[in-house]
Amino acid sequence: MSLPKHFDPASFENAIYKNWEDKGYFTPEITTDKSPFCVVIPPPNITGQLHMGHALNSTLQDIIIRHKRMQGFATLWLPGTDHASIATETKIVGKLKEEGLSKADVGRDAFLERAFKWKDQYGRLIVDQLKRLGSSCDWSREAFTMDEKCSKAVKDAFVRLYHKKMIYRGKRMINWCPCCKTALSDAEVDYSAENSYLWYINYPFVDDSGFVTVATTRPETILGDVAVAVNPEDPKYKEVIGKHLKLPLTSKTIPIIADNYVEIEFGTGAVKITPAHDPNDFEVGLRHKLQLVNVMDDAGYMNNNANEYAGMNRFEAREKIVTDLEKQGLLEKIEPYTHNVGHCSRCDSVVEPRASLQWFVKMQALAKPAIRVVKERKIVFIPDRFSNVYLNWMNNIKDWCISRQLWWGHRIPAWYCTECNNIIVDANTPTHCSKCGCTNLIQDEDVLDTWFSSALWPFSTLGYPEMTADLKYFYPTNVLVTGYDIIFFWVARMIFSGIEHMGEIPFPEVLIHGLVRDADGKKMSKSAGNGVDPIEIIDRFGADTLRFNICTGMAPGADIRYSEEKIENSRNFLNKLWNSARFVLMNSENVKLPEIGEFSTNSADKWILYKMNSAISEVSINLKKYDIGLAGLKLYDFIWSDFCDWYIELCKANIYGNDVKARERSLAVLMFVLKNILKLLHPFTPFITERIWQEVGENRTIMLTKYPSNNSKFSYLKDFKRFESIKEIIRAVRNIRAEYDVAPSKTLSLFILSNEKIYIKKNLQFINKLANILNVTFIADKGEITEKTVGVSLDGIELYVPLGEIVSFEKEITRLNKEIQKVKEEISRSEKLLNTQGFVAKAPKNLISQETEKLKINRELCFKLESRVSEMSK
RNA sequence: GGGAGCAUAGCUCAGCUGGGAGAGCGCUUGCCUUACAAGCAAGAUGUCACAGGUUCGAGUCCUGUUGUUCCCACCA
Repeated sequence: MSLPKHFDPASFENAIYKNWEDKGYFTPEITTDKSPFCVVIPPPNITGQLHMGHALNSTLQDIIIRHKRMQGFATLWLPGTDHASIATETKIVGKLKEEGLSKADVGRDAFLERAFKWKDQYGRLIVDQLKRLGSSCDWSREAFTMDEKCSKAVKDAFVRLYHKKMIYRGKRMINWCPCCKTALSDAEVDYSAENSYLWYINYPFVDDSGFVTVATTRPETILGDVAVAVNPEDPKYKEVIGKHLKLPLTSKTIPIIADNYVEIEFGTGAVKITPAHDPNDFEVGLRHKLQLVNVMDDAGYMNNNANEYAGMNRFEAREKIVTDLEKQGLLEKIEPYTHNVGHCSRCDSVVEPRASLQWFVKMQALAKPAIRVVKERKIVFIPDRFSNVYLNWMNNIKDWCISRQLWWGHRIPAWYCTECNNIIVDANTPTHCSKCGCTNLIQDEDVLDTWFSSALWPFSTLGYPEMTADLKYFYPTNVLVTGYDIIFFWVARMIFSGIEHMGEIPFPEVLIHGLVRDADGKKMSKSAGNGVDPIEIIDRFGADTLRFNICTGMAPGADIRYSEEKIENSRNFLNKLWNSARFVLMNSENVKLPEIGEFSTNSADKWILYKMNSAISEVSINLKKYDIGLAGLKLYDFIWSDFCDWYIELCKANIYGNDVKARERSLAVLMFVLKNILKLLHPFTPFITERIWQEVGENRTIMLTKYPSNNSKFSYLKDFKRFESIKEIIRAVRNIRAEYDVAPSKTLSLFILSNEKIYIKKNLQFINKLANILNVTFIADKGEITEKTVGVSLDGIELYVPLGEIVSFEKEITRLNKEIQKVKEEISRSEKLLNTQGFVAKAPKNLISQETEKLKINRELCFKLESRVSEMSK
């Protein structure tokens, strides 16, 4: 036996992982003999380091995958990384800046070279970190969203959608980040409430017959105004519709138009219309055929349309314009105002709504079937409430802006003919214009939204657009595991993309988990500095400890708090398991153990086998429901409370006894249960179970053994219940010791009065060992005892412990009265229940008989206790 | 403005389809019992947020209230 006394995960985890990987255990065999089971990993960003969120996400997937693998499925967990277009580009731009360089300085090719180098460096890092967690991914199939396979899928998908007229190019309102200098999708904008002002500005009539006051939160866009709008029903302004106003700070005149979009009640009821800088105004502009006047450049600086303000950044311009308006007496008033301002989810800059020429995916037709599959429950979210979140988003979806003014990503496969303006969209680089035949073609400069490629992930990684063996066998995948924060970004887009390109949903189940928060419940983030590095935890406590801690006792979809106290508990649990294995191994060294079934098991054996069988049922039920936290908790209880605290202790009676056969049998059952425990726990804590398995197992790896399933052979319900009374006796004696301060090392005698004499006699060894009893005398009547004793009554059993002079009648009477009080409360509860007509009429029969039985027992008990008190009081 | 989650022991949280309130940590007491002091044994601790309702029976289902967290929308 070579297990050291303390569980030291660092001494074996890496070697075990390497062995699994070298042996190819993670790679499934594609065969018709087995059913496929496939999970694709949510690809982590190559910019990223492993954080607690990844640790949770990967642990859940690994538990599912390892469980299925042990159940005999051809199991594929497909790993990979995401190029994370904007996130990575931001980092590389930042690095260039440190060197005093800009994107333009290095040029596109050199920039991409740097980016790929970055990917090689950091992409490896996160993969190594996933391995440290024990993730049983098939690394031979590792994918990257920009590798050849995935890039081909992206081009193919784009071209298909374009030819189906589901992708178009057009000038639309988009969110623009002036810092990243690119368009963003709606999902990439975060809104936060900010304290600002409503500026009330007077726009004079051209004939100087007064003015119209408008309220705005964005005075700097005034130079882009092309109209003032009022509600056609608004009596205040009915007269002035069609008249013209002087646009302050300019020599322009603009019309007053009528549009239903204007709320009569809000502000002054008159709105400045700036179609180039506001999504609603843009719509108004379309309806009224207004001009687009863009007053800002792509970096958020005022352009030549802004006259003397040109060159100022948007915030300076705002201040200057307000000051100038005030000087001219056109500023009516300023009111404090709180409103939501959009920020770039990458760099946190204030985004600009901007009319710009971009590529879009038409969403209406794609959303329809994606809504249907969830409504019809062909795809279910776990927990179910997230399907509403999804449906709500899908139902209100707008066209998806997919072009990004970036370099790092999939370049849009569109070429423009400089001769005839023809647009050619093709997966292969065209040599000449399909319309005019010339060769003057320029490829679109932009790349695609990173989520466009992630949307294809469940099939691009399996070989799409080719119908490969992998794609045929593993698509659709079985379950997707991800956090609720990327339902919109990713899950939704995979669903409509899968349906569109594959003609089939990408997965029937989506397991949603929460966020990992810090001990105070705050979201972990790099900027807040409250992040916990999982690798550091693995170094200190081991991967198993982290895995077990992070996924037990949590409810599906709920956020979890990380704290070091909890980590220690998990470590202690695994140490407990470790030592229980040491106990079994130590004692069975050089012992030839008989097989279970070759001998008749004793009462304690039947008890633990029944308990084990129940644990197996509970674990498999909960794993099936993906209630992984509950499954882990059940195992924890079974292993610690039942196996270690009771069964191992019970076995010591035989192990340290003289009966060699009994000793061997006990050890055989111990070993049998231990092996099952290791298998049950393996998906949760793969390393420690494998390490112990190397000492006890007959197969080379526990990974490929069969997962335990419920065995009706062990459904010893009756034996289980009977043995519980033996445990009760032991507990009662221990309790008396504690109350009377009798040292555990002091042996005691015991009188037992019971109808179950034969059964108890058969199991005396356990009572003797665990309650430290030297001799037991069975009596038929209390009168047979001549010594001073302390008595306890259990269900059908009376115990008397002679304690000589320590026994204090006074103390004993107090104790008994307390006991009587409790029993009486129970009696009245039962009576009340059984006297309720409705209960007797409607409650299930077994419940009624159970309650009747309880009442009977408690009445007897009460009688006994009371007579003992009166006897003592004499 | 719309929607969702949460509210259970001092703290952090479990509690499945309604049928006598649980864990870990902390606390009290006693134990170095030849697997484990990262341990063992015995304990104490709860108007299950509040108010109604359904039911023979509600922590669990329904309605409302309060507090709290989050998501979506974005009327200048």
